Amino acid sequence: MGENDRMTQVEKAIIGLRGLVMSGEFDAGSRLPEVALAERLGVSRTPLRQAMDRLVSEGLLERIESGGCRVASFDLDDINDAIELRGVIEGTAARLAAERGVDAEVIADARGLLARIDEGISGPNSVDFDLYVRLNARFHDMLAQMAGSDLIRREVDRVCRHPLASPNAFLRGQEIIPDFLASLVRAQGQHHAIVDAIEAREGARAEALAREHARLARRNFRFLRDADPRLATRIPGLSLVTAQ
Amino acid sequence: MGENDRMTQVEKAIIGLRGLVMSGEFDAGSRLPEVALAERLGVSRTPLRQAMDRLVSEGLLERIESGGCRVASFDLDDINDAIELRGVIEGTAARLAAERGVDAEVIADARGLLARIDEGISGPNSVDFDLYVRLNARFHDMLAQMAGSDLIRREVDRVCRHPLASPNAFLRGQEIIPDFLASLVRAQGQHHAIVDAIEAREGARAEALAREHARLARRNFRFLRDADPRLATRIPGLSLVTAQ
DNA sequence: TGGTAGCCGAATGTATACACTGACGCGTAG
DNA sequence: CTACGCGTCAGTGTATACATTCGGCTACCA
Repeated sequence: MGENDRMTQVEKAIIGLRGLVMSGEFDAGSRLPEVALAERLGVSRTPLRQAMDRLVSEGLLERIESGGCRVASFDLDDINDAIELRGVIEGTAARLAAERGVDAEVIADARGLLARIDEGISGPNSVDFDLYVRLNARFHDMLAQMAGSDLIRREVDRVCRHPLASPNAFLRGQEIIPDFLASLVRAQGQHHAIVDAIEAREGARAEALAREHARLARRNFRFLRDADPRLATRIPGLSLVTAQ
Repeated sequence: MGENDRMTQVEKAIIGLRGLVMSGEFDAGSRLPEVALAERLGVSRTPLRQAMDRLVSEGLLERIESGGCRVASFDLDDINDAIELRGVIEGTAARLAAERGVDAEVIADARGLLARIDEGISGPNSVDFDLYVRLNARFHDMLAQMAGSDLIRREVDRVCRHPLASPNAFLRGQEIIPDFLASLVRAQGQHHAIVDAIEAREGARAEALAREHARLARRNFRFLRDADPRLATRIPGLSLVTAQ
């Protein structure tokens, strides 16, 4: 990986540790040993501890009073709250974008992006899943910026990074769900509606739509959870979910 | 300071650095020298850098691409956005509390707290300002917990810690405003209404009230800004505000 | 005289060494 | 046999030492 050279040790530790925790390498609630982890990630303890601070603020780890960190565990309520929060924050971004207005060019960009998603999911019968995931993430990024506020953009990014509430969380693996394509179509319909509302300066509608849009994540999660227990070890983050 | 013994070096650095920055010791946009700061705060560079990470995530500092941190600067839009965000988050806490319901005991506690505030501001003619500030903070803490979600509570705490959007930000110094007491009375009226709405399970109303309640901070800030430029050096955080 | 290249210094990012606290185990006494 | 106390040690929190990079200054050339 050539771009590893430009990656600082802290980023390396953040990405590596996040990947390890999400993959279920450590049981939920287990304490993370710093020295062993540092060696495993190929960094020293200093950047590793910075990475741990970061993951604590993301909610993926919890600090232990007596020292150190443990892997967080989530129940259904936690996930629903995180999804609710994302809906609220993205809803605010959409509302502010509508109220404050955005350049026609930005609207056009968003429409272009949505057109590409339309193509992707209305193909013959095989959906380019990775493409959808990538474009979906980009759409939510665009939404974050449309309010024209750095603070709002940062906050949207934050809640979208939440391991169990990101727009693409639990999207991989959905292939097994029968009407999974219908779910994508529905989500995409909401994307269009949100952009419409922003363009029409309908703040309340944009906010409500974005909130409801986040709710799809609940369905996705429940489907996946009920589908097959064996998936828990294959879907990133699913191993951190406790049985209510 | 007896409890300084139990305070970790990182907390010491966080509190000290936050105080230094808020006091206007450093100009907005100026780079923070680590070695000098560490010596001044009586800690080593390691906990100081952790504190800087924390203040970056709080928005008080900004990371510089080439390395190090600088003091953030805020214009009116930044402050309005931060206040808006707090209103949205606190509004969500209020709405969820109403929708999910809270124990009668908690409602009673909140009422008791509000009664103490009522006493404080309806006294003869002198208002116990520090008392109001403290009880106001406690009320917002209680609100954060009422949703019954750790995630929501943490997020409310986060946005309330934002230097320029906290419920008590720019409250000190308001004594000079003629109808400042009227402003407190109005805020207190909203406190009561929020609790009423939560008790009555009126989620939408609770949310709207909490949002509007945050808007009072805008007025407070504008009053203070227009009042007397000399105050800038005495009100914590005001020195970080640029002239639009 | 202005601009550029190269070097030097300072300050950050990282690694490592040290200190101290909390936990586990072993031994002894009741 | 159990319970309490002490000692050891693993592991975190903190300090310091090292390396690397960025910025600034000077000197030289056009």
